[in-house]
Amino acid sequence: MPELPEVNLVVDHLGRLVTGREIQSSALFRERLAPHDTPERFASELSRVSIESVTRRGKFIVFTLSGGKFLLTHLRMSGRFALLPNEMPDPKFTHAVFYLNGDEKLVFQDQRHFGLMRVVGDGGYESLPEVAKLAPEPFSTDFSVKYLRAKMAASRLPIKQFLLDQTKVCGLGNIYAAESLYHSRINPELVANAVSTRKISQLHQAIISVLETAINHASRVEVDASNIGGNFYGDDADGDWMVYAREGVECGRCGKPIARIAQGGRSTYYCPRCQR
DNA sequence: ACTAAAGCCTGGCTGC
DNA sequence: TGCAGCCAGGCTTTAG
Repeated sequence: MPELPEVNLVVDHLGRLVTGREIQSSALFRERLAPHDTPERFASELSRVSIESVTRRGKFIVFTLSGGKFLLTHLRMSGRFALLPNEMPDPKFTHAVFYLNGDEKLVFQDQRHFGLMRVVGDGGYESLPEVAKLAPEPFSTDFSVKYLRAKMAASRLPIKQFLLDQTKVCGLGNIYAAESLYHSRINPELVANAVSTRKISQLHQAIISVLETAINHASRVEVDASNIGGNFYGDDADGDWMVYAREGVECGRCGKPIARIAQGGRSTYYCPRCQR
Protein backbone atom coordinates (compact mmCIF):
# COMPACT_ATOMS: atom_id res chain seq x y z
CA MET A 1 0.00 0.00 0.00
CA PRO A 2 2.19 2.79 1.15
CA GLU A 3 4.90 4.74 -0.55
CA LEU A 4 7.36 7.05 1.15
CA PRO A 5 4.90 9.81 2.16
CA GLU A 6 2.47 7.28 3.64
CA VAL A 7 5.23 5.48 5.54
CA ASN A 8 6.38 8.88 6.76
CA LEU A 9 2.92 9.59 8.12
CA VAL A 10 2.77 6.21 9.86
CA VAL A 11 6.18 6.85 11.43
CA ASP A 12 5.11 10.31 12.63
CA HIS A 13 2.02 8.98 14.31
CA LEU A 14 3.66 5.93 15.78
CA GLY A 15 6.42 8.13 17.09
CA ARG A 16 3.90 10.35 18.80
CA LEU A 17 1.93 7.45 20.25
CA VAL A 18 4.53 4.94 21.37
CA THR A 19 7.91 6.63 21.79
CA GLY A 20 9.13 6.14 25.36
CA ARG A 21 6.67 3.39 26.10
CA GLU A 22 7.54 -0.10 27.20
CA ILE A 23 6.72 -3.25 25.29
CA GLN A 24 5.87 -5.57 28.16
CA SER A 25 5.33 -8.61 25.95
CA SER A 26 4.71 -9.48 22.33
CA ALA A 27 3.10 -12.21 20.28
CA LEU A 28 3.65 -13.34 16.70
CA PHE A 29 0.56 -15.05 15.30
CA ARG A 30 1.67 -15.59 11.72
CA GLU A 31 5.15 -17.02 11.53
CA ARG A 32 5.86 -15.86 8.01
CA LEU A 33 5.48 -12.23 9.05
CA ALA A 34 8.92 -12.59 10.65
CA PRO A 35 10.68 -15.30 8.65
CA HIS A 36 14.00 -14.75 10.44
CA ASP A 37 12.51 -15.29 13.89
CA THR A 38 10.60 -18.05 15.59
CA PRO A 39 7.50 -16.90 17.46
CA GLU A 40 9.30 -17.80 20.67
CA ARG A 41 12.32 -15.67 19.87
CA PHE A 42 10.12 -12.84 18.61
CA ALA A 43 8.21 -12.86 21.90
CA SER A 44 11.25 -13.12 24.11
CA GLU A 45 13.30 -10.48 22.28
CA LEU A 46 10.37 -8.10 22.31
CA SER A 47 9.51 -8.22 25.95
CA ARG A 48 10.48 -5.73 28.65
CA VAL A 49 12.08 -3.33 26.16
CA SER A 50 11.26 0.30 25.65
CA ILE A 51 10.67 2.05 22.35
CA GLU A 52 13.25 4.78 22.02
CA SER A 53 12.23 6.07 18.60
CA VAL A 54 10.32 5.29 15.44
CA THR A 55 12.05 6.25 12.21
CA ARG A 56 12.10 5.36 8.54
CA ARG A 57 14.60 4.21 5.92
CA GLY A 58 13.04 4.05 2.47
CA LYS A 59 9.71 2.34 3.08
CA PHE A 60 11.01 0.41 6.11
CA ILE A 61 9.81 1.42 9.55
CA VAL A 62 12.49 1.17 12.24
CA PHE A 63 11.61 0.83 15.91
CA THR A 64 14.74 1.56 17.92
CA LEU A 65 14.50 -0.35 21.17
CA SER A 66 16.39 -0.31 24.42
CA GLY A 67 19.28 -2.73 24.71
CA GLY A 68 20.59 -1.97 21.22
CA LYS A 69 17.77 -3.80 19.49
CA PHE A 70 15.62 -2.81 16.54
CA LEU A 71 12.38 -4.00 15.06
CA LEU A 72 12.40 -3.55 11.31
CA THR A 73 8.95 -3.47 9.69
CA HIS A 74 7.72 -3.23 6.13
CA LEU A 75 4.03 -2.62 5.44
CA ARG A 76 4.21 -3.78 1.82
CA MET A 77 0.73 -3.55 0.32
CA SER A 78 -1.71 -3.80 3.18
CA GLY A 79 0.12 -3.67 6.50
CA ARG A 80 -1.04 -1.22 9.13
CA PHE A 81 -0.89 -0.59 12.85
CA ALA A 82 -3.54 0.13 15.44
CA LEU A 83 -3.14 1.26 19.03
CA LEU A 84 -6.00 -0.24 21.00
CA PRO A 85 -7.06 -0.81 24.58
CA ASN A 86 -6.07 -4.28 25.72
CA GLU A 87 -9.66 -5.27 26.31
CA MET A 88 -10.59 -4.77 22.66
CA PRO A 89 -10.49 -7.97 20.62
CA ASP A 90 -7.71 -8.19 18.05
CA PRO A 91 -8.99 -6.94 14.69
CA LYS A 92 -9.18 -9.13 11.62
CA PHE A 93 -5.82 -10.02 10.04
CA THR A 94 -3.85 -9.32 13.20
CA HIS A 95 -0.48 -11.01 12.78
CA ALA A 96 1.48 -9.57 15.69
CA VAL A 97 0.67 -7.75 18.91
CA PHE A 98 2.86 -5.67 21.21
CA TYR A 99 1.44 -5.22 24.69
CA LEU A 100 2.47 -1.83 26.06
CA ASN A 101 2.42 -0.33 29.50
CA GLY A 102 -0.84 1.47 30.22
CA ASP A 103 -3.15 -1.38 29.18
CA GLU A 104 -2.79 -0.67 25.49
CA LYS A 105 -1.59 -2.85 22.66
CA LEU A 106 -0.05 -2.03 19.32
CA VAL A 107 -1.38 -4.50 16.77
CA PHE A 108 -0.08 -5.17 13.29
CA GLN A 109 -2.73 -6.09 10.72
CA ASP A 110 -2.10 -7.23 7.19
CA GLN A 111 -4.88 -8.44 4.96
CA ARG A 112 -2.67 -9.56 2.10
CA HIS A 113 0.08 -11.12 4.19
CA PHE A 114 2.89 -9.34 2.35
CA GLY A 115 4.20 -7.33 5.28
CA LEU A 116 7.44 -8.25 7.04
CA MET A 117 9.05 -7.82 10.43
CA ARG A 118 12.51 -8.65 11.65
CA VAL A 119 14.08 -8.42 15.07
CA VAL A 120 17.59 -7.03 14.78
CA GLY A 121 20.23 -7.23 17.47
CA ASP A 122 23.95 -6.61 17.31
CA GLY A 123 25.20 -5.01 14.15
CA GLY A 124 22.18 -2.81 13.63
CA TYR A 125 19.70 -2.80 10.79
CA GLU A 126 21.66 -0.67 8.34
CA SER A 127 23.94 -3.54 7.38
CA LEU A 128 21.06 -5.89 6.54
CA PRO A 129 21.15 -6.51 2.80
CA GLU A 130 17.62 -5.29 2.17
CA VAL A 131 18.46 -1.98 3.84
CA ALA A 132 22.07 -1.64 2.70
CA LYS A 133 21.17 -1.83 -0.97
CA LEU A 134 18.53 0.90 -0.84
CA ALA A 135 19.16 4.02 -2.89
CA PRO A 136 19.93 7.25 -1.02
CA GLU A 137 17.03 8.99 0.68
CA PRO A 138 15.41 11.29 -1.88
CA PHE A 139 15.72 14.32 0.41
CA SER A 140 19.40 13.74 1.10
CA THR A 141 22.20 15.44 -0.78
CA ASP A 142 23.37 11.99 -1.90
CA PHE A 143 20.33 11.84 -4.13
CA SER A 144 21.76 14.30 -6.62
CA VAL A 145 21.11 14.90 -10.28
CA LYS A 146 24.52 13.43 -10.90
CA TYR A 147 23.60 10.27 -8.98
CA LEU A 148 20.34 9.88 -10.88
CA ARG A 149 22.04 10.46 -14.22
CA ALA A 150 24.61 7.74 -13.48
CA LYS A 151 21.97 5.19 -12.44
CA MET A 152 19.77 5.97 -15.42
CA ALA A 153 22.66 5.69 -17.83
CA ALA A 154 23.16 2.10 -16.71
CA SER A 155 19.56 0.98 -17.17
CA ARG A 156 17.62 -0.14 -20.19
CA LEU A 157 14.37 -0.40 -18.27
CA PRO A 158 11.46 1.82 -19.21
CA ILE A 159 11.79 4.85 -16.95
CA LYS A 160 8.57 4.05 -15.06
CA GLN A 161 9.88 0.63 -14.07
CA PHE A 162 13.28 2.09 -13.27
CA LEU A 163 11.65 4.46 -10.78
CA LEU A 164 10.03 1.57 -8.91
CA ASP A 165 13.40 -0.07 -8.21
CA GLN A 166 14.21 0.87 -4.61
CA THR A 167 17.92 0.29 -5.18
CA LYS A 168 17.94 3.03 -7.81
CA VAL A 169 15.47 5.55 -6.42
CA CYS A 170 13.96 4.89 -3.03
CA GLY A 171 10.53 5.82 -1.77
CA LEU A 172 8.53 5.91 -4.98
CA GLY A 173 5.78 3.41 -5.72
CA ASN A 174 3.28 3.12 -8.51
CA ILE A 175 1.49 6.38 -7.71
CA TYR A 176 4.36 8.77 -7.20
CA ALA A 177 6.41 7.26 -10.02
CA ALA A 178 3.58 8.11 -12.41
CA GLU A 179 3.11 11.56 -10.89
CA SER A 180 6.82 12.35 -11.11
CA LEU A 181 6.87 11.47 -14.79
CA TYR A 182 3.81 13.58 -15.44
CA HIS A 183 5.34 16.62 -13.77
CA SER A 184 8.59 16.24 -15.68
CA ARG A 185 6.71 15.45 -18.92
CA ILE A 186 8.48 12.19 -19.65
CA ASN A 187 6.85 9.28 -21.44
CA PRO A 188 6.78 6.31 -19.03
CA GLU A 189 7.85 3.91 -21.76
CA LEU A 190 11.00 5.83 -22.61
CA VAL A 191 14.05 3.76 -21.75
CA ALA A 192 15.93 5.19 -18.77
CA ASN A 193 19.24 5.61 -20.57
CA ALA A 194 17.57 7.50 -23.41
CA VAL A 195 16.24 10.33 -21.22
CA SER A 196 17.98 13.62 -21.96
CA THR A 197 20.20 15.34 -19.41
CA ARG A 198 17.74 18.20 -19.19
CA LYS A 199 14.82 15.85 -18.59
CA ILE A 200 16.78 14.01 -15.89
CA SER A 201 17.16 17.28 -13.99
CA GLN A 202 13.45 17.92 -14.30
CA LEU A 203 12.66 14.40 -13.17
CA HIS A 204 14.97 14.77 -10.17
CA GLN A 205 13.15 17.93 -9.17
CA ALA A 206 9.75 16.36 -9.81
CA ILE A 207 10.50 13.35 -7.59
CA ILE A 208 11.41 15.60 -4.69
CA SER A 209 8.51 17.99 -5.11
CA VAL A 210 5.91 15.24 -5.61
CA LEU A 211 7.05 13.54 -2.40
CA GLU A 212 7.20 16.85 -0.53
CA THR A 213 3.72 17.82 -1.65
CA ALA A 214 2.31 14.50 -0.47
CA ILE A 215 4.10 14.75 2.88
CA ASN A 216 2.73 18.26 3.38
CA HIS A 217 -0.73 17.01 2.55
CA ALA A 218 -0.30 14.16 5.02
CA SER A 219 0.73 16.53 7.80
CA ARG A 220 -2.73 18.11 7.67
CA VAL A 221 -4.54 14.80 7.99
CA GLU A 222 -5.83 13.48 11.29
CA VAL A 223 -5.04 9.86 11.89
CA ASP A 224 -7.10 7.59 14.08
CA ALA A 225 -4.94 5.58 16.48
CA SER A 226 -7.00 2.55 15.57
CA ASN A 227 -6.00 2.80 11.91
CA ILE A 228 -2.44 3.87 11.38
CA GLY A 229 -2.05 2.85 7.77
CA GLY A 230 -1.02 6.04 6.10
CA ASN A 231 -3.79 6.01 3.55
CA PHE A 232 -4.36 9.72 3.81
CA TYR A 233 -6.15 10.16 0.53
CA GLY A 234 -8.97 7.78 1.31
CA ASP A 235 -9.72 4.69 -0.70
CA ASP A 236 -10.83 6.11 -4.00
CA ALA A 237 -10.33 9.82 -3.61
CA ASP A 238 -8.42 11.62 -6.33
CA GLY A 239 -5.94 12.93 -3.84
CA ASP A 240 -3.80 15.54 -5.47
CA TRP A 241 -2.99 13.20 -8.29
CA MET A 242 -2.78 14.45 -11.82
CA VAL A 243 -2.69 11.06 -13.55
CA TYR A 244 -2.82 8.18 -11.10
CA ALA A 245 -6.17 6.33 -11.29
CA ARG A 246 -7.50 8.98 -13.65
CA GLU A 247 -7.85 6.98 -16.83
CA GLY A 248 -10.17 8.80 -19.24
CA VAL A 249 -10.21 11.98 -17.15
CA GLU A 250 -9.05 15.11 -18.97
CA CYS A 251 -5.45 16.06 -18.37
CA GLY A 252 -5.24 19.12 -16.11
CA ARG A 253 -2.73 20.73 -18.48
CA CYS A 254 -3.88 19.95 -22.01
CA GLY A 255 -7.33 18.39 -21.74
CA LYS A 256 -6.49 15.13 -23.49
CA PRO A 257 -7.79 12.06 -21.66
CA ILE A 258 -5.33 10.35 -19.34
CA ALA A 259 -4.30 6.92 -20.63
CA ARG A 260 -3.56 3.72 -18.80
CA ILE A 261 -1.04 1.17 -20.01
CA ALA A 262 0.45 -1.96 -18.46
CA GLN A 263 4.14 -2.00 -17.59
CA GLY A 264 5.72 -4.88 -15.75
CA GLY A 265 2.31 -6.13 -14.77
CA ARG A 266 1.34 -2.81 -13.17
CA SER A 267 -0.84 0.01 -14.38
CA THR A 268 0.83 3.19 -15.53
CA TYR A 269 -1.22 6.35 -15.98
CA TYR A 270 0.04 9.24 -18.10
CA CYS A 271 -0.97 11.95 -20.52
CA PRO A 272 -0.19 10.88 -24.08
CA ARG A 273 0.06 14.49 -25.22
CA CYS A 274 2.09 16.06 -22.39
CA GLN A 275 4.35 13.05 -22.02
CA ARG A 276 5.61 12.22 -25.47
C1' DA B 1 25.13 -7.19 -14.24
C1' DC B 2 20.78 -6.45 -15.89
C1' DT B 3 15.92 -7.74 -17.01
C1' DA B 4 11.31 -10.49 -17.35
C1' DA B 5 8.03 -13.19 -15.08
C1' DA B 6 6.16 -15.67 -11.43
C1' DG B 7 4.99 -15.74 -6.73
C1' DC B 8 3.34 -14.23 -2.20
C1' DC B 9 -2.16 -13.41 -0.20
C1' DT B 10 -7.03 -11.69 0.47
C1' DG B 11 -10.95 -9.09 -0.76
C1' DG B 12 -13.60 -5.82 -3.50
C1' DC B 13 -15.40 -4.73 -7.80
C1' DT B 14 -17.18 -5.64 -12.60
C1' DG B 15 -19.48 -8.06 -15.94
C1' DC B 16 -21.93 -12.02 -17.35
C1' DT C 1 -27.63 -13.89 -6.41
C1' DG C 2 -23.61 -16.37 -7.92
C1' DC C 3 -19.43 -16.79 -9.94
C1' DA C 4 -15.29 -15.99 -12.75
C1' DG C 5 -11.94 -12.86 -13.68
C1' DC C 6 -9.59 -8.79 -12.82
C1' DC C 7 -7.51 -5.44 -9.98
C1' DA C 8 -4.92 -3.51 -5.90
C1' DG C 9 -0.22 1.93 -3.65
C1' DG C 10 5.51 -3.85 -2.94
C1' DC C 11 9.09 -6.62 -3.17
C1' DT C 12 11.73 -11.17 -3.69
C1' DT C 13 13.09 -15.09 -6.16
C1' DT C 14 14.03 -17.59 -10.15
C1' DA C 15 15.33 -18.04 -14.70
C1' DG C 16 17.36 -16.21 -18.79
